[in-house]
This record gives sequence, structure tokens and C-alpha cells, in this order.
Amino acid sequence: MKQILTPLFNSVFEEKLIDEIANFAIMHDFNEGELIIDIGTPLNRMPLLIHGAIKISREDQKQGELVLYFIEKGNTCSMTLTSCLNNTKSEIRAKAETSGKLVLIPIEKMEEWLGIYPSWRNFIFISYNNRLKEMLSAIDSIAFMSLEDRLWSYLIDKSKINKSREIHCTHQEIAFDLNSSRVVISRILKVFEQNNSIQLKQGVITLKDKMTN
DNA sequence: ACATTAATTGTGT
DNA sequence: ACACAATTAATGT
Repeated sequence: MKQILTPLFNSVFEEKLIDEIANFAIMHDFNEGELIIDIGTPLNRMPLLIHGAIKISREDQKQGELVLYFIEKGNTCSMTLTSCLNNTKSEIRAKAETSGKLVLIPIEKMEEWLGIYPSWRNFIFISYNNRLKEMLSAIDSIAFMSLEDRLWSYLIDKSKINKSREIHCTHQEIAFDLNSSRVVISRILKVFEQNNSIQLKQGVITLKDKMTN
């Protein structure tokens, strides 16, 4: 397991810490679409993503789902961190966007390491900050951005994550992620297509224009 | 290769 | 938001 961890984390963690992780963490492979954490599940391990991407979303009282952000390799989800530390249940849902691999770290260890390894402390702290920022922009997008803009950044996010200009999913699924209706998404996508920033096929959306990195 | 069906997407009200 | 039309993909014969 160490061989897998080292290339990703050797610039972040000291070697001794990587050894510790290798000793105590459990490796888990997952497939696209797999539900990794659901709302209300108690958390006894902290996930650390190795490959692939995970979609973090929140659910409304009724049926509405709303995507908060995506996690990429080398990161963890700070919402889960909070839940782990407080020993509370998950407030979010984590679903695999692509297939991938993650390691699960027991809570006791993650707490123990906080006191021992500065690099670990740092990592947790940075993760918190990053996610907090993403949360803020998620809030902004809901509160202030038009659906059109939200959809656009959603597309950009997806293409970044899959490292491809091709996004493979139906309008229905997007609508679900953005907590909107399919018809609306279709209409906006149609506009994007007419603006020549997108190409539309059934089940596939291709970004043509600039990458707004 | 063609017909049938289901799923996805487009449009008007 | 809804209903329905049109298009595309999947499946059987």
C-alpha cells in the first residue's frame, strides 16, 4: 500500500506518517455510481481519496438533491472530517462520480496523529479551508447565480474531473444534481449549443469553447 | 436489414 | 409545469 500512497503524498506527509497510514488504513475500490456515504450514516472512518472523483451532495427535506462540490485525488471531505471528530452522523451524501480508490482511516488514529504529526495537522487544516471555500462558492451560486451560470460551471467542473471535454450523462441527471427540472436544463443547453459553446448529442455533451480555468 | 420499444430530448401551451 | 412530438439508442426477429 505504501507504493500507492507515496507518490501522492510524499510532498505533503513525512515518511513516518505515510508508514502509519499504510499500517492502519483500509483500502477500498469503488465503481462509478457507488454510494460511498449516505446521509445519516454514522462515520467511524475518515476517507482519503486516491484515484477518481466523488460528488458531494446534500438532500432537501423532500426529494431535492443538490450538488455541493466534487472531490479529487489526494483530498478528503471536510464535511466528513467534522462528522468524524464530533462523532455525529453524516450530513452529506457522497457518490462516486468515476470509479476509483480510497483508503479509510480509523478515527482514533486520525485524532492521535493530530497531536503527533505537524504535517497531518496541516493537511486537515488545509482541507478544511479548501472545502469551506468551495462551500461558499456553492452557496454563492445558489443564492446569486442564475441557473444558466450554475449549469455552466457544473459542466466545467465535470469536464475538469473527467479530464475530458465530453460529459456523459442525460439532461435528467443534471437536472437532479442542480435540483432543477429536465425541461429547463434542456432549454438552457440548447441555448449553449446555439452559442456554439457546446455540442449536443444524446447522452453526451461536448464542450467546444474556452476552458474557464 | 427492418420493425418494434424504450429512453432521451425538443417544443408549444 | 405539463403534455405530447420528435429523435435516437437498444433489442428482437
